[in-house]
Amino acid sequence: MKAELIKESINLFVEKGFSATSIQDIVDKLGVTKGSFYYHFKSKEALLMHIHLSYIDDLLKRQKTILETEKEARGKLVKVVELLIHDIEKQGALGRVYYREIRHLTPENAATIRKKRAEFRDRIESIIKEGIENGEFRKNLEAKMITFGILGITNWSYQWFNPKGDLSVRELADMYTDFILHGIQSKDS
Amino acid sequence: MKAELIKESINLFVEKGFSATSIQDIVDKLGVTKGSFYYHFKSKEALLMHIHLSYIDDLLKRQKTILETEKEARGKLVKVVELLIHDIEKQGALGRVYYREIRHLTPENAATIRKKRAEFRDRIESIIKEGIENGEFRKNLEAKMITFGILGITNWSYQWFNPKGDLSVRELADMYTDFILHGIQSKDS
Amino acid sequence: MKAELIKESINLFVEKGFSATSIQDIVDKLGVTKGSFYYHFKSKEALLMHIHLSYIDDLLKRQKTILETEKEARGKLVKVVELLIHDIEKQGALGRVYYREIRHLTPENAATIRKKRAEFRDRIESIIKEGIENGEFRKNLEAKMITFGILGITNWSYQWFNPKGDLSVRELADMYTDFILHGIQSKDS
Amino acid sequence: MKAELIKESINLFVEKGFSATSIQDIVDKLGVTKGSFYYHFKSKEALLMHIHLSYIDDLLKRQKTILETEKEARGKLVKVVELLIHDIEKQGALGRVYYREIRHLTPENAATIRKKRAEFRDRIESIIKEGIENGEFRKNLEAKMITFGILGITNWSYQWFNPKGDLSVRELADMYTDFILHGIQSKDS
DNA sequence: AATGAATGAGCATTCATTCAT
DNA sequence: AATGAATGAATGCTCATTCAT
Repeated sequence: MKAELIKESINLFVEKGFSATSIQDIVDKLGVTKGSFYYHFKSKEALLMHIHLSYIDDLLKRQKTILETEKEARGKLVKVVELLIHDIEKQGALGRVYYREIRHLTPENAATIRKKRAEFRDRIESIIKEGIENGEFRKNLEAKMITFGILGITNWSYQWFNPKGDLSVRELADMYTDFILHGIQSKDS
Repeated sequence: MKAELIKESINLFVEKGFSATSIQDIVDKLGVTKGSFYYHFKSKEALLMHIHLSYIDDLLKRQKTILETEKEARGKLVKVVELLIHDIEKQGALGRVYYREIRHLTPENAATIRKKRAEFRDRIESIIKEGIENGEFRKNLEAKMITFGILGITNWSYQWFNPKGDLSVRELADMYTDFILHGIQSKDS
Repeated sequence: MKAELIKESINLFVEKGFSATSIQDIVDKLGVTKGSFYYHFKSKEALLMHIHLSYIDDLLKRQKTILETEKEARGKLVKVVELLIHDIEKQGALGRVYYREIRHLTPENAATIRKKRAEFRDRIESIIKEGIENGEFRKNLEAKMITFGILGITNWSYQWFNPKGDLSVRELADMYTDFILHGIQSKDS
Repeated sequence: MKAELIKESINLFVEKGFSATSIQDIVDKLGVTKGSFYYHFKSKEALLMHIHLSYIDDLLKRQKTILETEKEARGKLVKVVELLIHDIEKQGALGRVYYREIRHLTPENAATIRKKRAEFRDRIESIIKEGIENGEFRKNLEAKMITFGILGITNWSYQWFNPKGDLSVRELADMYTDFILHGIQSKDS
């Protein structure tokens, strides 16, 4: 039941947004009553926090595995990009809630999530720095901005990419990895 | 008055989101009454549509000027990236409302906006294709995905970039232009 | 303009009722603004009172003419029934407003109208009493109830009668006059 | 609670009309809150429909019993007139809401009620026709108009009759039955 | 004679939440 | 583990009315 409440909530939050989704909307989809919701969650915000936490914790765990497995900066980066893009397929809608609705968390909860987001970002930044130092990546890069740029490319794909469309998740990940590594220009000038 | 209502609305929509912002919130900021709001706007959604329309129409107009002025694909692309990033400074918060709140428009209005968004995107795609054809850009690029990638990099900056911080808008635009053109790898491999 | 406001108001009051009709609805139909309405009428209630007054005053005047012209009770009654039914054709919708919306007048205005209504009714009651006394009508009639009965027959026709339908106003008046005078039974029993 | 809401609503709708009665007015009378009203009724219109439906359904059921019990057209008609007038006593105010506020139903709901009203009317018309055919009633009557006339007499009494006044419901029903059957003229002319 | 702008109160409805059962 | 009933606050919106121009 709790799991079903979460699943249905995510769908509705994606579709209509957190504020525009009422508890009534959620329980109606499952044919239960509001009392039931409040047995499982302390509040609407608690549900949102639950969704945010399980999403970022999962991401951090998988990122950690990558960092421990891969040796080169390039390999690490490729795998992290793949992690983010593959996520669209597995978690689908979830990502969209994650990026959009953080402002509906209480300040404390939002801070917790932001800390974890920063951690995820910092680890990517470290990969970039590592690559710059060991010569894998170009010297004059601003690691922080590049990190945001990479996150922009991947996160934005949540807005338009349809995993059931012509292009596979694998192909998209390859394309974006190539884009990030080589840019688009035909030769250095 | 109408202009002030729009300005204050945008601030609040950015801060709390469209659904979480009430008409009362908006008019309280200006010390007027709700009746006054409804004299100027038919509905809350009509205000949101107004915001969306004026944003995208302005963007399209400036994009058109760029396309008519610049000769090379590279130059066009650089200017469009600068257009998007400079916008953060000039329009500030507006962009964030634009990307986030489209789902609160009526289906018809949303369709209108999406059509205009697609036009903006298609014009970028055309630049990429043009560059591929005339040898400015690499041959094996998938123009559509690259377009989304570029939009991801620039649009994502609305989420974190603070134009009053250490890094200037100009520097950010340069950095991202460099990133998009050359990628991050030290040499082709 | 004032006349047009009245005409359009009556139509709307009939269609949607007094409370459910807004000043905005009225002025929209004429393409003018609310300020214009308030130039001609002190308030919405004042308009309603105007409508009520002109309706009942006209009815009382015509009823008086009938009483002065006809000699026999029977003739007077027939003419008054015709007066009420003919009114549907001439005044159309107005009657429906008159009977329905009196409770939206201020207590003082409502009292004024009710006094005039009572006068109209009393004059009919007098006709009945006169007819009973001089043998034109049956002895055992309760004049007051019969008066209400007659008004019921005629006023109810405002609810269903369509003057543009198969049956003419003239025919309806004849039929109801016949009904009132003879009843429906084939012979006394 | 639901029953109490209905009862209090009817009183208020009679007194002030449907549009002029607010949900607040209703719940204030019972000392509960608006939320409570909306727990029991989907909307204000849903309450009005409930009132209309239960009124006409009850009337149709009792009319059916009369038609099955009485043999002669005359007896049927007398009983139906009594049914309508007795109703004033038992249902009191309800009738006034029923005839006045139908235009505040949604078009679909109004159609449903109108269909049932027409059924009630058609059954009276059938009684008249039956009486004309078997010689109980006069030959030259137009059944449809007579039906509307009878309904006018009875329904109009909702507007003025006070069951607690001098005249009893029984006496009024007798008087109107007599009026309908014999008319008011002393002898046929 | 009419407009444009504004007000303040009120409206139907929805909401997150509570709680006895 | 879940329901039915209720609350109180808020929401988007409409209203009759006013008034300077």
